[in-house]
Amino acid sequence: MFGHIDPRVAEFCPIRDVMALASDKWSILIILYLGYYPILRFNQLKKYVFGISNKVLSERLKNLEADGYIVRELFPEVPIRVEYSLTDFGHSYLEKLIELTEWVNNYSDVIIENRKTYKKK
Amino acid sequence: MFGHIDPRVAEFCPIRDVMALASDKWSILIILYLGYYPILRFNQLKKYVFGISNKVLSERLKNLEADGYIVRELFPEVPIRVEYSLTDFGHSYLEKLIELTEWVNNYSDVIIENRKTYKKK
DNA sequence: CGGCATCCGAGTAGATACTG
DNA sequence: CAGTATCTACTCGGATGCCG
Repeated sequence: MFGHIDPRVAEFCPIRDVMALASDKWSILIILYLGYYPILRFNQLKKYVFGISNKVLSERLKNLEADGYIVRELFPEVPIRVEYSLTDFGHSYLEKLIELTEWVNNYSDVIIENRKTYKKK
Repeated sequence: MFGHIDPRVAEFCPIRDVMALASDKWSILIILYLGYYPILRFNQLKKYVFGISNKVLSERLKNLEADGYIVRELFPEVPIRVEYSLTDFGHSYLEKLIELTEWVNNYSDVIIENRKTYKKK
């Protein structure tokens, strides 16, 4: 219909639930980093995803793994090594995220300017 | 670079801030509904965006207006009438959101299935 | 190294009542 | 009708310490 999705559909399908994770700010950054660096370990991710805590990072990783965006591979060495990477499914989502962030990158100046103008009123 | 955006950019630009609003679950639904029904009043939005409270709805509307996604037009009739609609900028973002939700719609079954499989482990 | 358990504080959402 | 005000409840994030 006019190229518009009917948002009413959203109420009757798990889209909200799925989007809640998929559009989470930390999850987005994790996926973007795994798109850029194909394989990352826990502490590497923690360094790149600046400001994230252990707790939140491990929570998000677990959820992203549960939903099938990423895989977790454990190497039982000493010290232990764990590698995270995107699944094919995750790559598919990554493409969408990249488009979204490119849009935001292109327009963030506009938004900042809008906010200033709005405050003046 | 391989068609991948460098997520490190995200740390030095307001992308996180912008995304926080733009990717908020309620904001997404508001924008999608305004894409589907070009003009909506406060209580219409409240009905469509099922489950949202007065407080959160008015907060999101104010923020979306401040960032330039929507416009608020007040008609000083009795009873008062207020109409919300997308700006050109909002329509531009709507396109991205539609792509994203279509992706989610197409793959939500996969995700649900992934979750089930994950739990069994 | 890669987490998990615990605790705590802040912010956020929801319900309700009220007003121009 | 379109919000605001208020209060409560609760989730969520951050910090810390510990353990395999």
